[in-house]
Amino acid sequence: MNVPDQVSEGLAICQLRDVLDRVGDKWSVLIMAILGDGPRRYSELRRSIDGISQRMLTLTLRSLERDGLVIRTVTPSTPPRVDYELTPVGHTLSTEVGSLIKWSEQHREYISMSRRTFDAE
Amino acid sequence: MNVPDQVSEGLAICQLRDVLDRVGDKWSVLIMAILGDGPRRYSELRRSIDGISQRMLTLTLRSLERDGLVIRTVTPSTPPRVDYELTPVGHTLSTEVGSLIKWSEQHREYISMSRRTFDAE
DNA sequence: CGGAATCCGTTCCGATACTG
DNA sequence: CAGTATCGGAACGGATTCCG
Repeated sequence: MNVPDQVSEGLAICQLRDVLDRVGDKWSVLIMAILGDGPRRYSELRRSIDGISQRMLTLTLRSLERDGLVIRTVTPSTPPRVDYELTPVGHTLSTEVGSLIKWSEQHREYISMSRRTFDAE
Repeated sequence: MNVPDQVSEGLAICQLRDVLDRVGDKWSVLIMAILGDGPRRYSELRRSIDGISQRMLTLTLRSLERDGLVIRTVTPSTPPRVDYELTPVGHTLSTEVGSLIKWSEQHREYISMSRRTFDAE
C-alpha cells in the first residue's frame, strides 16, 4: 500500500480519514446499502432500518446529500412525499461497501473465534 | 446488492456493522495501513502516526490483536521490545482498506465541491 | 520502552415533544 | 408524511500520571 513514514502528513491518509468518517458512522452505509437497490421514500427507509431514530435518519440523509452521494426529491402533495436515491458517485461508494460486506461475511467466524480465544485469558 | 426489506434483521448487515465498527474507529485503518508495509515496533507506530495518544495506540492495537488481525510479539530484553505485524487475515482487510483509499482519492474533489455547493444555501 | 490507570471534556445519539 | 427542536445519558478519546 506504500505508506509514507509520517502517515498522517500523507495526503492519501487524510482523504482516507474523510471517507472513513463518511462511511464509518452508525447509519450511513446501511442507508447506502438499501438505496443501492433503488430509490426509497423517507418512511420506507424508516421501516427498513430497525432501531434508527427519526433524528438520525434525517441527519444521516442530509449529510449524504451534502456530500453528493444521495439526491433528495420533494413532491409537494398532501401528504408530502420525499424520495431518496443514490447519485452515480453514491453508487460507486455503494459498490465499495458491498465488497466490505463480502469481506465481513467471509471472516465473521474467524473474528468471533479470535475474540473468544483472546478473552479466554 | 440485494438487501432484504428489514435490513437490520438481515445477518449480512449485522456482520457489516461489526466490520464497520472494527474499521470505522479513529485509528484502526491507519495502523493497518502502516502494518501493511511490514512489522513495526510500538515506538515506530507512535512516531508514524501524528496525533495519536499512547492510550489510543495501545487500545487500538489490543483490539486488533483480539480480533486476530494483528500479532503482538514481545522480546523481553532491557529495554523491552514489542513488535506488531498483520496476520494473513489482517492483510486481506488491509487490502480492502486500500481499495477504499483509492475511492477516496478519486472522489475527494467531488465531495468537497458538493459540500461547498450545499453549504452555499 | 511499552505500557496501565485515572480524570475529564466533547461528541454522539436515543427519547420525546412539537410542526407544516 | 416528513420533518425540527431540545434534553440528557453514554461513549469516545485526549492529557496526565505512574510503573516494571
